[in-house]
Amino acid sequence: MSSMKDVARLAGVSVSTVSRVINESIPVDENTKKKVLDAIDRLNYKPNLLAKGLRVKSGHLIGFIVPEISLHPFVNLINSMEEYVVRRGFNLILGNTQNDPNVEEMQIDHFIRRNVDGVVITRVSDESRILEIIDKSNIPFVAVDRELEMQELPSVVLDNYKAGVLAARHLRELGHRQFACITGPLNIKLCRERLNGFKDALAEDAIPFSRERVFEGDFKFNSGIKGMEYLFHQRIPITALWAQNDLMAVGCLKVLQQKGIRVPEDMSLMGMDDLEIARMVNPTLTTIKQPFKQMSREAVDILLRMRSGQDLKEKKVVLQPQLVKRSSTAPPITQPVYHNSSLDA
Amino acid sequence: MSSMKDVARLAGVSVSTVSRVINESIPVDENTKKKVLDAIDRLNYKPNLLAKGLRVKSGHLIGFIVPEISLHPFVNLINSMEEYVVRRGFNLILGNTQNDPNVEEMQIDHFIRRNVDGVVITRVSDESRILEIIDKSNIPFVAVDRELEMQELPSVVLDNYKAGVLAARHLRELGHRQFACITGPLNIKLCRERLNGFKDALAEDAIPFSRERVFEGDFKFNSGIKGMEYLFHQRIPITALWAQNDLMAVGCLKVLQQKGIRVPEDMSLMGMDDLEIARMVNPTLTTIKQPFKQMSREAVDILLRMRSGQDLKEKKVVLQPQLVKRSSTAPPITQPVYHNSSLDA
DNA sequence: TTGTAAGCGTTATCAT
DNA sequence: ATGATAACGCTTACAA
Repeated sequence: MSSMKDVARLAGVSVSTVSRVINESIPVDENTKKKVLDAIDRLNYKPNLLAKGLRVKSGHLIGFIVPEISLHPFVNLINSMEEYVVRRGFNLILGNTQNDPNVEEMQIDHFIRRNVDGVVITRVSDESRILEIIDKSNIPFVAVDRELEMQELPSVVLDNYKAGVLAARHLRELGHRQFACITGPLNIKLCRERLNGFKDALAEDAIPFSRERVFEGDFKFNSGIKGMEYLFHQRIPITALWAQNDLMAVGCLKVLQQKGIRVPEDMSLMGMDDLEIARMVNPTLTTIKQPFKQMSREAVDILLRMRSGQDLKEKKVVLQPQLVKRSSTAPPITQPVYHNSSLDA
Repeated sequence: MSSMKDVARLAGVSVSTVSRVINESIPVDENTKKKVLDAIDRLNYKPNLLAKGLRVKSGHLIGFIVPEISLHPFVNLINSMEEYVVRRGFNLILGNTQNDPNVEEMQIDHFIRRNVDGVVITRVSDESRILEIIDKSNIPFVAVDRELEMQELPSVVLDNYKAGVLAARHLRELGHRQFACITGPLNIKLCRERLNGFKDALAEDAIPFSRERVFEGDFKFNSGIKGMEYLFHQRIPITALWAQNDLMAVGCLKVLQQKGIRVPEDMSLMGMDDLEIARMVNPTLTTIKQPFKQMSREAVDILLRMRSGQDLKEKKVVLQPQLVKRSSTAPPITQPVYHNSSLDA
């Protein structure tokens, strides 16, 4: 790898001149400029990013902290985040915490030591500790997907309450009166909000919705299965079910199909996220779409705006969910599904 | 952020001493060591990785070039790659090429300028050009998943021929005699190898397998659908079908279910990869598992070994696929499924 | 065992 | 408009 020194020598100028033509920081005589450009070309010179980063205290790097990589919706976020980050001339560096606070701290540490220009973080485990770290480092942080409960860290989140409302209304308008909901972990605020939106929208229509109609899952496929089985055991009449993400909805679907309960004829089913899988299953899944691309764009924008010292218009940007109608929901045409005796066995 | 200088000052020693206790490069007096450690602790000092990387010409970074992020199997590879890379004390930097040779080149360039310690690359688009880049940079490269056709670049790949054999044998042993296969893009070597393995294993048993029993897909869900519809139109009797990845298999499944063809009773269906989705669909998918974790481990190992100047035992490590039996395959119990007239409409 | 100083490849300040 | 030079934060001969 050739360095600026090599270029300077070949062009017969000083390194500062080379630096100037590269960064266009200060006007340079057209003639010498040409010589330099020529030398750069011939040597196929590319500025070293570590040296530059060291000097200007910017690694031209955006860090992204995720609790898991291959899990949805993080894959989607990583994907769009990368796209948008490089479009802005940076690189994305990934930090998987595996839901371990210590790993999380370590990853953030690594980022800082690389002079990252900002980090977008999703799912902070031990809030206070992380916030402390964030505070003493003076690099920009933005929370995405899950906002912090305690603090006014800049964040971009979905209107999760609205998501619940959309789900409930859609089902209600179809004519359903007997609902259930499988949630994510209820210690996560966004899950409670989704549930609240769901409940409130039912209440608008004076539809009763009791505690035993809620199953607390963990956003994974298996808890869709667990939740569905729980609901059967409760012997609660249900014609419409909302799972707070697509993965769990697919879990429900599987149980329903195994029991020979038809979707949507016997039971309407909704998910949330609009993952690719929602279009792959049979029937295709009605769901609530999250605007992942837009979330990434906003997050990166906020970071870069903070970095350049600009004030943020809003510390918290909240994006709107969107109903996507597919074939897993329909008006109720049969009696509600009660307990299926095969389960007692 | 405090620097080594701060630590040195606080501990009353020189920076070199600090460096020594940190890197344990040269023995340091127990007493001064303690003082240094103390100062480090009090200042919460962490070495800057850019400075270090600049000096020792190692960014403590492994680059990973992928053609797409959220697509399988790259998600899986990214996941395990990240895990293994940080375990070895490095960070993973991601480069998404979006299947664009220019972007690919640009990403590699960025990596090099960051003094990456190595890059693992999957799916090289314009071979000759990339190889040139690799050649003149003297950083280690390893190809994963897809090997290069022309060159002896170190690579870790699956025994794809074997995968085809495993699929065919499993189906054959179940008693099937009438097969079809939906492949990935046949300009990709690995797809041809899978197909060859499949064919050869059928030939062992003198089972005829003609050209029209093959549909060339593109590894995406939709081409599973396309492939299945193609096969129906061909009016070829089939009782067993192998799709060269799970995504396409799920596409097939969807068409089959829509047509009321039962899996596995009327048709046995196999995929490949063993993605999570294989366990999520109904029936669960029999598939050929790829050892993603092991691939990542091997790739990173090779990189690190090359970096430290060690010779590689083999330039090419090939890993074994594994049959995973689930519920989408069974002995043929009915007449082969012919053309379904609903399709002509 | 410890310190001094040069150097990694940049950018930025100050002269010229 | 251009060139020396110091500095970014670290490692590593070389001296002491």
